[in-house]
Amino acid sequence: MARVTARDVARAAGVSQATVSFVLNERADQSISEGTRRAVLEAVHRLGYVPSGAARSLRRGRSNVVLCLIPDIPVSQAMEEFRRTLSQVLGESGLTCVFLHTEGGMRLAELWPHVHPAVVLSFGRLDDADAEQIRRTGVALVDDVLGPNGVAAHGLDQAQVGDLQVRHLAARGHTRLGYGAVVDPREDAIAGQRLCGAEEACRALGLPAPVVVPVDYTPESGLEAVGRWTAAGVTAVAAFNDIVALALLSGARALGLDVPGRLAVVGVDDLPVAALARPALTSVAIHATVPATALATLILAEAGKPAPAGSPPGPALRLVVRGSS
Amino acid sequence: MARVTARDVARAAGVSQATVSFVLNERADQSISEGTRRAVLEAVHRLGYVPSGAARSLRRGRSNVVLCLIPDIPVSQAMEEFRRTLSQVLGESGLTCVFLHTEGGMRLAELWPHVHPAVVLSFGRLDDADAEQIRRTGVALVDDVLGPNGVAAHGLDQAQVGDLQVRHLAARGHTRLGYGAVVDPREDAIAGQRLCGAEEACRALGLPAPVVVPVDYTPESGLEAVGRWTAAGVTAVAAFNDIVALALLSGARALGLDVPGRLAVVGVDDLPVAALARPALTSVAIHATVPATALATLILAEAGKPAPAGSPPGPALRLVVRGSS
DNA sequence: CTGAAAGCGCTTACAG
DNA sequence: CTGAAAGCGCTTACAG
Repeated sequence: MARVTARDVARAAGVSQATVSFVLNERADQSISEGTRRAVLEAVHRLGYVPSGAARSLRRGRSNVVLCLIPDIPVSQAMEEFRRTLSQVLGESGLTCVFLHTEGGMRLAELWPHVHPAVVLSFGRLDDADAEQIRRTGVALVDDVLGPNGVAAHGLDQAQVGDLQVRHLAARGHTRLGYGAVVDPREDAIAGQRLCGAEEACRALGLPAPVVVPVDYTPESGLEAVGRWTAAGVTAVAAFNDIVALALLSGARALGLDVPGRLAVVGVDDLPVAALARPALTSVAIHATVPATALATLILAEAGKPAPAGSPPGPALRLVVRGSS
Repeated sequence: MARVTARDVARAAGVSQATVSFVLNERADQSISEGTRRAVLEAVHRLGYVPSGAARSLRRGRSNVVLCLIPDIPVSQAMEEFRRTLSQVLGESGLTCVFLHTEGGMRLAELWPHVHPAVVLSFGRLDDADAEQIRRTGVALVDDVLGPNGVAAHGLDQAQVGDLQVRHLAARGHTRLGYGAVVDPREDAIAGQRLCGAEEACRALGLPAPVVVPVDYTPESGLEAVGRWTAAGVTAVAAFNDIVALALLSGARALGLDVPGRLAVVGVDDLPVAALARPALTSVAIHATVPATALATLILAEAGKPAPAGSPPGPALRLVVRGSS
């Protein structure tokens, strides 16, 4: 069966193809009578007409696709929530959010001109050359979404995570703090910011800088880290995330060190397992819908679309206090 | 700056536009001299020419996009690995793998004709009406990728997961088994298959059917489930995934029940936290690259492309035995 | 191999 | 409002 085109709709509605286009694009500069409008929409519905994205993109020189470039970053519930919210908010404004995994030798320069995206959204940091090339063709680019620069605009400063952890521990009376950093280099973009936030908070509170120890997700690593902190007189640790925190709990258990009596621990992400640990893990929960909505609003502005009617987002972070601190 | 087109390349290389197209599409039915071929490729490179996806799609009536429809399923490392592998293998064969989140009122009927995909890949189960409509236009459709039907073709039968768990516990001498099912309805597609595999394995081994108890990710739920199993004489439990398993460990701990002495537990996913639990959790690790590569091969066949040169994938599942069983 | 041309389905000036 | 037409950039018969 042949594809239904605007021509077919025009014929069925007894109008010209131009009128169909005007109605479908809701062009304010054309005066279309209500009757005509309804006839067109009725024909569209009856025939099951869907405009060809390819033809429209070709003609306009630009699609309604938001091309989201995802580097090799670890999965997380927060990131997934971020993507879904972004998809939904942009989708409601007529932009199709498309995710592309960019590792594995994909050449960016060969990709984006092929797609004619309305906006390119890079979760990682783009090559300067790539970024320059994209901008030069007038395609809106939001670079380094997860990085420290675009941060304020997106409603979630990862530094706030570290800040929140440190202030919580300080409020509990701890003065000598540790920071459980992560080894995985794929986390670097976010990890650096969280640590900065923790260090800055210590400074602001007049505490010595936290003793930073890298931890991977093994019991041995947790054990070693806890040993180093106790030797340094550290009584409380902010961990990069819940898994690091759980490795620390494992280490403390192996050393027979009471948590939170001898060592308090606070994680990030509030994973389901946080509540299952012993002691249950205090954690910073991230509501990714907040920065995602903020970012979507920014993108809509870049694309020249009206802002979404979204409800006002609440706070992006929430401290969930449990037994480990 | 205006876009570089095939016309520009033709002029620069001193050939016709048709020749440019022939060279770029490597058409075997045209005899192109090596010199001409090189001249064209050189001009392409020099001008930074990238074919317009929109124009090509419009002309061909079909793009090189594989439209992957993702319903609201929980994140997991395995699923992420699945997506990345799929993207990479298909990408190497010239298909662009694009992921779309389909919850939130997105109307599928309005989407796919817009995109002109080469293949539609639905991770969830499609409406019969939608599926029929897609197939009718001749667009290749792989439906219900995560479901039980397409399974064999994709190299990973989720039932094997349950089977592996049960056989491991039986080999440890357990005869009265429990199954820790999950409450989250978003897991239903996969959960049903794993449970079936466990039940089938029990049958094959001549054991009574496992006592199925639903568990959510809370300590209370784990506690209650363990209580019910001990009352029923169950000595070993296969859990839907590691989080359920950790909830069970938490319940056993609360009841003072020795693991694995009084209750053996085996999870699925081999999350990093599995090794951090106490006792460390036995788990089934899933290598999603295996089914992803199989699926990619299937898609390439549907799209009429040659199979990838990929290395032969190993086994999709591996049992990681730790202290909990 | 070349060159000229059609046509994919749309949007958009343009003359009426 | 309508109708006829151009043109986005490509692929593909077609005649040479």
